[in-house]
Amino acid sequence: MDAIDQSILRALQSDSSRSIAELAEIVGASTSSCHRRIKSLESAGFIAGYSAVLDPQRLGLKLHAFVEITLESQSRGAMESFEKAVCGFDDILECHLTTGQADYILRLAAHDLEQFDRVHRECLSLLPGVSAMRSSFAIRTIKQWRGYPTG
Amino acid sequence: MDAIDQSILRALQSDSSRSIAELAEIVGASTSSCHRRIKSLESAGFIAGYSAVLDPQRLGLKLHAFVEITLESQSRGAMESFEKAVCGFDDILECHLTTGQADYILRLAAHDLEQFDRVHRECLSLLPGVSAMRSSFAIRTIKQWRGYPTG
DNA sequence: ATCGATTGATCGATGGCGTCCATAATTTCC
DNA sequence: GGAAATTATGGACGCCATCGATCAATCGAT
Repeated sequence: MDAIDQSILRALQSDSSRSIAELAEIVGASTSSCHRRIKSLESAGFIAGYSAVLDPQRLGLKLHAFVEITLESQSRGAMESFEKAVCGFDDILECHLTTGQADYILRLAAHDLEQFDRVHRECLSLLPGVSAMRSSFAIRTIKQWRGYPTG
Repeated sequence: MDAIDQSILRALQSDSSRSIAELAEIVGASTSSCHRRIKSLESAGFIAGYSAVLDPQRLGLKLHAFVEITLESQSRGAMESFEKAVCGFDDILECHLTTGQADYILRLAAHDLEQFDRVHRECLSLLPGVSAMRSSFAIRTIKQWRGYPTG
């Protein structure tokens, strides 16, 4: 994991459709060296995979929401059934068990308020064992997630 | 945007390294049709790009944090200088202006508590105009973000 | 029935990917 | 310090996937 590897990771995070030749020029290495480094970064597990980045706006997902959820009970059973239910809903993009006020933080995407209301009724309100729920909508994205810092 | 396009988007979100032939088989279309559809999804803006998915654990980023921030003033100037400062820090992965209790929600990644403390001192505490800050750490990820729902 | 759009098959050309080998650099051991 | 061993590097080449184009067939709507 030297500077060139980090540079490769950074470049691949921002655009993985580049050819190895382009990449090699960017990071300042030969194509074969670059190729080998990529393969070893893959097999070492630094690169988990490759993915297309979709535009949520273009998909009509104009509403992003964060929901903090507190459970009535932190018993193992309550948590497990809550988590299982969460995983079953496609509209819940993300879910983390957290420290702090709430127990869980969810992240949702929806087309509009109307659909969010539907998600709320058909999904959030069906989650078991919830005692409190606090939603925040994203009004504007200041900084978009575009990969992890590489060091 | 029919069922096949949605299927292509889903497949490309989960793994964009597949060949067109593989993809065509998955979605049940011919290679040429699949190729055409991908190109048109790209030029229509549904696909914003392609990216390597890194493993944060493997990069040593074992700590994920959500930070809610309330500003002292919601004046235009205060918000602009806050947002500008946020964009300058690599450790802040994401930042959204939100409705609800707080004004902003940030998302951070760090190697460990020690580094988070450093980020806290050298980054969070330098953000201008902050009146309150509430951090939550992700203890465990229940559901990992792996792309948007397509339909 | 007709027109337009989409499909699937095929082909050719380009260019990227992966492998090879010889060389250079680094480490290891005496 | 020097030689051997191991590893990393860079250039070259063959194979294959991608890409754009073409064309007949099919589907769908008016």
